Amino acid sequence: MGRPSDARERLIAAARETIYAHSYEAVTVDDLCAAAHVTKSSFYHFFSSKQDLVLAALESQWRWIEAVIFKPTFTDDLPPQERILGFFDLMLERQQVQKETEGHMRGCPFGNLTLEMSTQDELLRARVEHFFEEALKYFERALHDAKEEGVVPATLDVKVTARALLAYFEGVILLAKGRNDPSSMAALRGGVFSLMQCQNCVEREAPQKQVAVASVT
Amino acid sequence: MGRPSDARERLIAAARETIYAHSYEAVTVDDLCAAAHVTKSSFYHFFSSKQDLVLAALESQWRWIEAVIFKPTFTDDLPPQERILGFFDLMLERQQVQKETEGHMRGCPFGNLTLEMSTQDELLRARVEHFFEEALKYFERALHDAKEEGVVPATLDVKVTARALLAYFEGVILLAKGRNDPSSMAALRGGVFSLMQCQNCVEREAPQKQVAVASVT
DNA sequence: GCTATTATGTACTAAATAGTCCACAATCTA
DNA sequence: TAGATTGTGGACTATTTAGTACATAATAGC
Repeated sequence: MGRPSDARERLIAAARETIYAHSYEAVTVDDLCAAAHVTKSSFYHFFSSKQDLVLAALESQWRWIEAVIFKPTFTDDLPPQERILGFFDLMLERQQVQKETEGHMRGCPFGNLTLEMSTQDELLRARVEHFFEEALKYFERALHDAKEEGVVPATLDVKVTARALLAYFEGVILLAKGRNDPSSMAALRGGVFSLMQCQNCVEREAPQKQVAVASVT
Repeated sequence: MGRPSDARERLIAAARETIYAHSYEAVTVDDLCAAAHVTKSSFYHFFSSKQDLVLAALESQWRWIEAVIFKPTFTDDLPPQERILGFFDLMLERQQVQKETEGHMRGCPFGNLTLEMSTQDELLRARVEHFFEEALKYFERALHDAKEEGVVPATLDVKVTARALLAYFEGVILLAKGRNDPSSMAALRGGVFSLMQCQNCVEREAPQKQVAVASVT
């Protein structure tokens, strides 16, 4: 079936990396081609426009985040409240690595794109919205379990609280990015318990992992 | 002192409006000139670059928001928890008006700029950060009063909780913008009480004001 | 090895963009 | 009303940008 190529995958990887590091509008087609070591003709061979590429990159980004963040964090092995807190801590940790390696914390790729593009591109908006809905499912499941185990009030509205938690995460990351200071997120961990109305949850210490600076995107 | 002009003010107004409606990178110098009915020579007469203009526009934006949102909302006339809830409701109301008049809710101008530009422009980042700090003062004062009045626990950390609340607002608006659905914010009002750990606060109904569609920016 | 299929290099266009230049217009102050 | 001061119109440049055209290169399957 003709000449093989991984240019498509390289372009997707370049889009994820470059747009996450800068922004949608700041990155040009030429930038993406350069980052992927691909010529314009190859770009337009695989994608019809920047939007087209970014839609594919979003799918890729979500699959990656789901595999690396959500699946490991929201595991049935842990008590539900620990899953949610673990998510918070993992986000914080990744932002710290970014700050150390790049000089800037980049925040949440979906949050970034949402605020920049929701009013500009209906397709992108709808696509990102879809991944937020996917993320919510993980929170909803954890809250459902928490309810069954009695660690949160039986009256708690799972769907609403899941959204509240996701909103809180996005907001915490937003403020931290505005300071370029991921460590300022740590003080806000407790808000997770408050939003869950989890009275008995112990305010566990954040894990002080030795961060491996080299090996993370 | 020479020829008078309001081109400077028109440019600032145009920058506020246009960049809020779209994004920093999506708006060109030509766009700003056109929106302000000003030629390029006038633009560069008053400002050295787009960044320069936007820095001035940010000051203007904050002064306006402080006068129109914060000062009226965080008034000593109201119980402290009502001030914070009033802020939430006013934000929601303004987003609804935007949606009805423009077709899109625009979110928070500072939040938008933070996520788009914090990694790209250190001056802008620092400036927006400063206005977030200003906003925090209003929350801190309300929480301080709430503590004195005993509506929140005496152990509550005022500074941390103020940040948590601001983060929550930003996150709620972010998710709503991602749905282009301001009314979806309403269900998340209760999170404000949770974050304040305000046990006795009544879950008051959101005010159903008849929104005057015409007269709001 | 031949051929259909798929990918890439080079060169190109048209439009958009930031920013400059300078003559001149409008107004203030004396 | 003269002259200094300040703002504006409009044309201009150099660069960047998205997107196209087409010949040619590389491979798969036969």
